[in-house]
Amino acid sequence: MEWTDEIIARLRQLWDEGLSTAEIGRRLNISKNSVVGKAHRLDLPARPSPIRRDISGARPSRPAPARVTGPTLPSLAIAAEPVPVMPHVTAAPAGGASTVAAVRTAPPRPTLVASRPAAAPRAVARVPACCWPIGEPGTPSFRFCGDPAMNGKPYCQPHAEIAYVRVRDRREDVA
DNA sequence: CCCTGATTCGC
DNA sequence: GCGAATCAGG
Repeated sequence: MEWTDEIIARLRQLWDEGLSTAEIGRRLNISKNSVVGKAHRLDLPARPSPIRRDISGARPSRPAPARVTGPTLPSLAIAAEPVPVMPHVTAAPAGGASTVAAVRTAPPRPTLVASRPAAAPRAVARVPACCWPIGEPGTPSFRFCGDPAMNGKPYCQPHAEIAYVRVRDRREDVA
C-alpha cells in the first residue's frame, strides 16, 4: 500500500470526523488494520478503546503467534513409489478435501501406531506381524492384525493391498 | 456471532 | 513502514 500525502490527508480528515476505523477503511478501500496501524504511526489521537490492556503492565503471555509459512508435509514429488496410506481412517471428520488429502499423503508415522504387535512366541519362527490396526485405538478391544507381514512391509498381504496405492491413481483426491 | 480499537511482529 | 493476526471489550 502506498501512503500518498493525499491518502494520509484523507485518513486524517476521516479520523477527525470520528469515523470508525473500519468505516475509514471502507471509504479508502483498505483494511481496518491498515487504518489503525497507520493512524498509530501518525500519532493520531487515540479513540476511546473498549480494551483495557495494561493491567499493571503484567502482560500474561503473548506466545508470538507463530505463522506457518512453509509446507509442513514432505514434497509429493518424492513419492515415486507407492505411497502408504494411513490405515484406519474411520469416519472422515467432515473436513475439507485438503484435510483428507493431507492425511492420505502423509508418510506412515510409527509413533501413531504405538508399538508393533507383540512378537510371536519364540517357538514359532519370528515372522513380522502385520500392524494393521483393528478396532478403535484406545479401547480395550483394539488390536493389530498380527498376521504374517509381507516381506519388507509392515502389513500382511490383504492389508498391504489396502495400504498401498499408486500415486497415479490418486488424481481424483487432489481434484 | 457481530462490532470496536490496540498491539505485536514477520516481512 | 506496513498490516495481518491477534487480543479483548461491548
